[in-house]
Amino acid sequence: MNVVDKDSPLPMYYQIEEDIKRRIEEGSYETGKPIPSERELSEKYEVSRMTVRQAISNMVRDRLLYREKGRGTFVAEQKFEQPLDGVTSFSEDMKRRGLSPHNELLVFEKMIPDETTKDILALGTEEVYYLKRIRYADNEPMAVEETFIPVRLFPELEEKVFGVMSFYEYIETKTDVSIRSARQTIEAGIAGEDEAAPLAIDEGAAILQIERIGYLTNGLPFERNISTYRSDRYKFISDMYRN
Amino acid sequence: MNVVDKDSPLPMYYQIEEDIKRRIEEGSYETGKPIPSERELSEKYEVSRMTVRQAISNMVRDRLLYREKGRGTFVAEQKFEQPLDGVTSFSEDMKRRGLSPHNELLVFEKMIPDETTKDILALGTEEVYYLKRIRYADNEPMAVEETFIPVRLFPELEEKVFGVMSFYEYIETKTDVSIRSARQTIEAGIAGEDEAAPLAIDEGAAILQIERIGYLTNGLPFERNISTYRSDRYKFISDMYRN
DNA sequence: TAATAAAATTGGTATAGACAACTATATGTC
DNA sequence: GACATATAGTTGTCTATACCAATTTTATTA
Repeated sequence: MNVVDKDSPLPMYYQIEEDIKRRIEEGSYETGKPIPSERELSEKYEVSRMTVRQAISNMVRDRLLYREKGRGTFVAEQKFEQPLDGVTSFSEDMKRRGLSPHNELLVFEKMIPDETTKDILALGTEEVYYLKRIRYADNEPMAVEETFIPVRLFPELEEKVFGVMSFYEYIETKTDVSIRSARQTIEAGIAGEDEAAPLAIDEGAAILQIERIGYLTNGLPFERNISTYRSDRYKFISDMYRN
Repeated sequence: MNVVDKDSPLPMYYQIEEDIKRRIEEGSYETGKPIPSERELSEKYEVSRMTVRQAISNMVRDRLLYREKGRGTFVAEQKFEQPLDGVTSFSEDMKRRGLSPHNELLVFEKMIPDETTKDILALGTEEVYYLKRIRYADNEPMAVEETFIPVRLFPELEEKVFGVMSFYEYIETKTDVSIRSARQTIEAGIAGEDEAAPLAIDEGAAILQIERIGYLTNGLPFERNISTYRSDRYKFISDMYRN
């Protein structure tokens, strides 16, 4: 079995993960049934049992496998083809739904934030970037979005970034910080004049209002995002797991 | 340092986790700052470095710590006192918000499901329990809820269960299956006659409609739940993490 | 003083082995 | 046939060691 290459720069446990995933996909490891025991796998891949365990542990963490002491390790049902359980930007969300996102940037400026935003982002007297955008999917207006971002965290941020890439993509590729989590609050509302016009819906129609506060790995909040979606075109979908 | 007991039935890595958590809580390990290195900890607890690594790996998985190669292991900001990132029943959700839930059971019967429910729950010609309930929090109506549960999965289910405990609690204590995950779809709507009356709101008011499909560990769907919340009293809040 | 090189420190990967706890199967006994 | 018992197989826990890769700190050099 030459599936793992000891001289590869990729760690062996990673190569083993990929091989097990492949076998699950092609059906040689069936859902609900046990995969070979750790000892068998360590012989097959010619690595120590602990290395096999590391591969399996990662896959258990990702819920592809589950272990039962004394019985074996089993393939979990692959329920969610595309996982919908993470923090995503509007652009990423739309792409995942098979739609093409684009923006109309109404406002981009530095400003002193209001009290609420100041509290949420844990700011003193600092400035924030303020963006107001209309979000489109396949050229149909989908949401109106306001975003507040502390200037201190991204002093180099420029308007043109928001044309060419997702803000989240910018953070993860152009800066040395990374996104950890977000808290989202979702409520229903009725469209007033301010919402109806940009979304091309009637006043009195149902709208979905989502406030997201995003946090970096170091725990600092990096954005407050308030989005208003038209409810005839958008449903919020998410996968959750029992703790 | 006698914090870990080698003769305890609790594994040592678990005892070490608890000790590190305690130190984080009491402040001797500060958020954003590094904890002692793995080698130092292995000397301190008098265990091998791999055992310390297992403790730390679990805490990294649970997002209490994060590692940076060459720099150290750091205490993550404790953003979310009470995690809001799991699948919860209405009762659990309300208790977490500090409210007292109770039910008014309008309908409890066995029936042949409609086509949509049949597809979602992957049923043949089987029956489902059908429940319709008004959900109260602190004696105020909060939501109208319909639930479909395959009879085959819980043949012993009785009406009185829904008075005394959460359905999820029933599953986890009285049966040998366990809950794994759920997919939730959230949208905004306008209250019609059917919703306005039981929720004591006006027709035309905003409502939040949540459909939840719950899955067991073995991958089988065990419930379809359609809830209509009054939007003046209820916001859906959830924590999510970046994948 | 500033740039560079070397050393020390840290987490990342991997080995080989040991015993414990648990499950399923085969075996023997009544 | 029913029931206890041994046995083999599985994951769970832990050790002691080794080397690698990334980063920080210290020492050296220009």
